[in-house]
Amino acid sequence: MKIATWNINGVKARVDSLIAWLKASNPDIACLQEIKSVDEAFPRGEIEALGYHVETHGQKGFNGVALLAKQRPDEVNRGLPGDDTDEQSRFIEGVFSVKGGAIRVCCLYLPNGNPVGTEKYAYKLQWMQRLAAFAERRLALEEPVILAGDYNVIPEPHDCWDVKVWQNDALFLPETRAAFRRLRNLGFIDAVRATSDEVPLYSFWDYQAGCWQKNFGIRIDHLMLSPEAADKLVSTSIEKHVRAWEKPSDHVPVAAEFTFEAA
DNA sequence: ATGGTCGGTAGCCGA
Repeated sequence: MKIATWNINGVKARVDSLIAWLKASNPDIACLQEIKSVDEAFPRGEIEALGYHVETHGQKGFNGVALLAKQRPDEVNRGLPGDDTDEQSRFIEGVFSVKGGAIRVCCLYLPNGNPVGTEKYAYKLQWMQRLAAFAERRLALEEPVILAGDYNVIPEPHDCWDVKVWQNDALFLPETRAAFRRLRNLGFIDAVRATSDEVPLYSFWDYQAGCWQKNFGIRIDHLMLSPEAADKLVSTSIEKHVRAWEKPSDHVPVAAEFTFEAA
């Protein structure tokens, strides 16, 4: 079973690319971020025609996440628990039956947090705190759990093209990296780093200043696995070629292959 | 030193 995450930066602008990618990459489950669409405007029919069930948690103009899956989820939960006043659509969880049990796939779009020193950075850290609390509860189930998405976190210095450029950014500040490390210390495993020691590896290249052409990228899209999910991990791939397509997203898909079989 | 590019929306904001 192949599970992928991709920040598509607007589903309306990317629907042709999304269809081309689904056909070529053929993920069993796809986690999409920044759909920038309300649920009613998501191009559901075109995706369903490819054989996917579509679950969205949309929002007008900004944010918004979606879960596409070849099998119907047994359960879907929208919104990250822990703050009933949070109106931003950044989290959706699906439960899927597999041979021998079930897996939980969470699609998350973690706040960017810039500029530092504003309520935006405080919101990012609060959101990461809520995510860690959620992750800890899911870990206690001792089931395969996959937390996939745009974390807006550069985990290590070698995950960015120039530390000097990023050292004061919300994506790389020590407090941000410590909050991400908390997930690892709970027992979650970075799927890409569990299968590759290649450096650097990037999943995002800014549209500005020719970053793609100069390979000035950062690795901020991650699949974090509970131990039970990591047990079934076979390989990962960063689908870098997608960044060279016409009208690309600034992120590329990151995928992990598992030995789970749909039930 | 500055601004550079997108998407979505509305006459700028978020990234």
